[in-house]
Amino acid sequence: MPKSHFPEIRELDLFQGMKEDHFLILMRGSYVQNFPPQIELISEGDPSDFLHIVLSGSVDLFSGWRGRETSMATVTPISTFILAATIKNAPYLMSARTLEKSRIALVPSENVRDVFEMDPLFAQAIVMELARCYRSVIKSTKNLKLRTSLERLANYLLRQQIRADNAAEFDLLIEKRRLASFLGMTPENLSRAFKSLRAYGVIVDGTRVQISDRSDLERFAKPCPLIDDQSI
Amino acid sequence: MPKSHFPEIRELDLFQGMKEDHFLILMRGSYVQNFPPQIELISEGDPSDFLHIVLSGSVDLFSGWRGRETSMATVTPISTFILAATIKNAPYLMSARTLEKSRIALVPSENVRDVFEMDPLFAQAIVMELARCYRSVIKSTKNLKLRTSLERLANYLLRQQIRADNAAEFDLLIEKRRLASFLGMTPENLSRAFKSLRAYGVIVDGTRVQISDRSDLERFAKPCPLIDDQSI
DNA sequence: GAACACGCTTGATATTTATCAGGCCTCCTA
DNA sequence: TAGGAGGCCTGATAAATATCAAGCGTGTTC
Repeated sequence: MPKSHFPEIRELDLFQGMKEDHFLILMRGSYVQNFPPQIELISEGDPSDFLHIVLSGSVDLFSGWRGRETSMATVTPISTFILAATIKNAPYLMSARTLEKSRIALVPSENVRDVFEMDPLFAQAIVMELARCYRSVIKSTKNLKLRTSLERLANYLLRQQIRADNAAEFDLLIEKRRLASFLGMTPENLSRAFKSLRAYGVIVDGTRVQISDRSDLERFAKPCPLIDDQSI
Repeated sequence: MPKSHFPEIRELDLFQGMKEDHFLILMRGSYVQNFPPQIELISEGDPSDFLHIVLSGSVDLFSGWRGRETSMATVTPISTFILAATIKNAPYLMSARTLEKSRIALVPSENVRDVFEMDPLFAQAIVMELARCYRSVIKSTKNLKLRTSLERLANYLLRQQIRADNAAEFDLLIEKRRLASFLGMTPENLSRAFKSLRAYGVIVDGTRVQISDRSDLERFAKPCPLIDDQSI
């Protein structure tokens, strides 16, 4: 497939530095598809046939066990998901569903493994990406084990404020029930947690969040780079 | 340093396939040191000067926040730790301390990054190792978010039984207070959890665990490969 | 516009988990 | 051998979190 069909994919950090003919091998048999919201793209346990790349929209990674379900992460453009399963040729550990209308590129896992073996710069880029993902999950585990649900919410809001260029007011990017699941709590508990944070200047109306005094909230949340900083 | 000083290191999966002269570059400035128990080898936040390799003994990886502390993993021979921080040249996300008398090899992080860029097979091995670590942390997060502490303990015991070649009786390899922290609970709660599992044939005496009927415990624990299987 | 679905909220209650305090036992040391 | 420290256990209590059951509001559909 000619790369002009989805040129944005070439911009991915993962594909920088790799030889053009290797990139073309990678793209062989790849395709882009538009999905409506709430479509399950992959199910945990399935063999990893394709590396997925979110070009637009967003995708929820989630897992289940015995009828319970939990949201693990949200993937936004432009990033890949299930890279580790692809490389290891192992079953997916998480399921994925579109949160909104999304455009997804699908690259045959076999291509990724083939090119990974022939292109050292691609292998290096994969190392960097996997190291980033690994550290991100470690931070998330620390967040879960070291903080109460109220502290997790407070720090989540502080991180979201940074994403929103430190605006005093911003919108939640995911619905509250999913946020609750992501933070490891029930929707009811999240609702009450928002109310508790009013004591630290957090005002919530629908998806709109206003942080009247960041330093006030920080005094409670005690954010810490080794948990909250996305860039290290 | 001649490799004969610690030949076992050459057997690491991570170093298979790499060129001998690259291995020698890696070992330049490396050394092995014996540590008594309870020595803090690295502290979270420190710059990643050395890749650590546990040759004998065992090492606890842990993290803290606001006076709280949690055990993240135990590293046993022969494995590396803090590979991701080394590769990214980023600060450690976890601290490490010896659990017992341990022999640790220290390889300058800079060497690792240098050789990683010149030896494609080394880069590939690092990819495999990071993918394994990433998936292992994902499983651990699923375990934490989807299961109660009692379920986590039950599944932990089932996994330990497999490690002990399915013996009906085996010893806990870490002390209970650390096991509690690893499982995300308090020592008191762990003690009560062991008592609760008596209903499913688990008998504990000191470090000795007896599982009288594995299938009985499995009916409660509902182990699942996508969380509990170490090899996928 | 009425009816409905759905997500969110709230209150009451139950369960899970943590904290605190005390006691037991073992191991180490003076 | 007598303390003493530390890990472990137990009971009582407190805090955190989940569950259950309404109700509210908004947006959609017919």
